[in-house]
Formats: sequence, structure tokens, C-alpha cells
Amino acid sequence: MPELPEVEITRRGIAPAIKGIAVKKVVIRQRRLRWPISAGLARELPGETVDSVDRRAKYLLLGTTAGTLITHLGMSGSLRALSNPGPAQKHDHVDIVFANGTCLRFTDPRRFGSMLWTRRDPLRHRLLARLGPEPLHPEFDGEYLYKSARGRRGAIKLHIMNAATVVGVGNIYASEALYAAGINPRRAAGRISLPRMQLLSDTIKLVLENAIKVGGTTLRDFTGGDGQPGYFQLELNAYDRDGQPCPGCGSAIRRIVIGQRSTFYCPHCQT
DNA sequence: ATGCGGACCTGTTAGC
DNA sequence: TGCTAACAGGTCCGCA
Repeated sequence: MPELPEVEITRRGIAPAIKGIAVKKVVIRQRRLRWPISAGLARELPGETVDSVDRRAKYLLLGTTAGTLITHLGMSGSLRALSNPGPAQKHDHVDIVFANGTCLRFTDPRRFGSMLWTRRDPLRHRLLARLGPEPLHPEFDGEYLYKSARGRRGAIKLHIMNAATVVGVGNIYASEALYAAGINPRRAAGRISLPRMQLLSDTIKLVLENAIKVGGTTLRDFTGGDGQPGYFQLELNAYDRDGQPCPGCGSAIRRIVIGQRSTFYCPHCQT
């Protein structure tokens, strides 16, 4: 379920329920995720208090004195704080049970997600150490994006989806931001002017901020804490609209494949 | 260094 | 109705 907005909504949803609370036990039913869950998690997390609930890129970081739990939701993962957890279902792989009875439940049918326990600075973890800037931070701007693209001949869509360039831009928002900026997703990254990169960095911020504002409702099967289904509150102008009229000019939105991922754009408006 | 394809999994939907 | 193929929000890794 994750694009950055969904991860941020998840963070905001679970933080009040678990911050400042001690972990009682960790129940692991399936340790084979993207990477196997290490034995250290169940051994070292119980007894610790969750001091912080942070996000870096699409990773959620639960900080304690002893170490940090780094969680990624992959393609189909979710994390819910339940006060009355029912019996675990098929894909409920991990429960983190707190002293106040709250159960933080990790569910992930495709198991592309991950749960990593580290005793060191999580930002130095090999998966986090080389990440680019956060898209909503000021250091991510047109000038940065322009410079990062010098000499790059690959498609701009792949460039903005590359976590070394900027984190958190997933397949849906890449299409949406490029649509809003009027840039053809296939255009070589290194052949886009500074003003257009300024526009693109702005549209990336806008599209992500808006999605967070409306509750991270990008995804078909995402339901926030209030049970409001996603995908409908957020207006998608290009993504998943193959053959439908472009809101700007009326010509048909087209679906192409870039880097093995579906890509949607308006051949008339995006150059 | 950059760029590309393959890999990891399961579930849902479109098509015959 | 039933079977099969295509496709789905991510991103790491190895090879050219």
C-alpha cells in the first residue's frame, strides 16, 4: 500500500497509540519478508519503550534506547495499532504487543516489506545511508533536481523515482507530478531546463502534500484509521486513466511502460 | 558511474 | 463457469 503519503499517514496514525509505551512482547509468525527478521528483534525489543516514531523515505523508524525498528511496507504491507486485536489472519506476520494492551500488527500479503532491528544509528543503516533528500524538505528544489540530472540520459520518470535522487516518489505520483508539470515521462533527465525542473520539484511537493492532506488515499485498497477508502478522494489526472480524456486538452491519456512500470501521460500536454 | 533487467511474493482482474 | 495470463503501491542486486 505504500507511497510516501500512506506511510506518513500510517506514522501519524500509530504514533499516539505507541509513543512512550513499553513493549511487552514480539510475536513473529512469518520471518521471511524481503529480508528475514533477525532474532535480535524478539530478543531485544521487549522491555524497551518506544521514544520516537519517525519516517525517513518510506521507512518507519520506531526508536528506543536499545535500538531502532526499521519497517518498510513494500508493495502490500500495512501497520495498524489495534486496541482489540482479533485472531491473526493469514498475512498478519508480526504483532508487537505493548504494556497498555495495544497491538501493533504488521500485515503484508506479498511480503515485499521488511522489519529490521538495528542497535546503531538507523540513518547509517546500509538501506538508509545513501538515500537522497526528502521531497518535502527545502533542500529538494529545482536547482538540486537540475544539477542531479546533469549528464543523465535516462527517462526523467526513472530519475525522480530513483531514491538516490529524491525519496518517496512512487509510481503513481511520478506519473501525476510529470502530468502536472507538462513533462513527457520519457524525456531524458539531462535535457530538461532549470525552469522546468523548478516546476517539476514544485509539482512533486504539491502532489505529495495534497495526498497527505486528504488522508493518503492514493490506493485502491488503502483504508485510513477512519475506514475511508482511498483512491477516490485524491484526484488522479493521469494514473490509471488509459484511454480517458486528458482533463486539460481532452485527448486520450496513454499508457506506456518505462522501466517495467506502467506509466500514464498525455501525449499532447506533456512534452 | 550509469542503466537495465531480474528477482523477491501473493492476490485480483481481464480475457479466452 | 473455469482456467490462464497479465498486472499491482517497491527497491535491491548483479551484470553489461
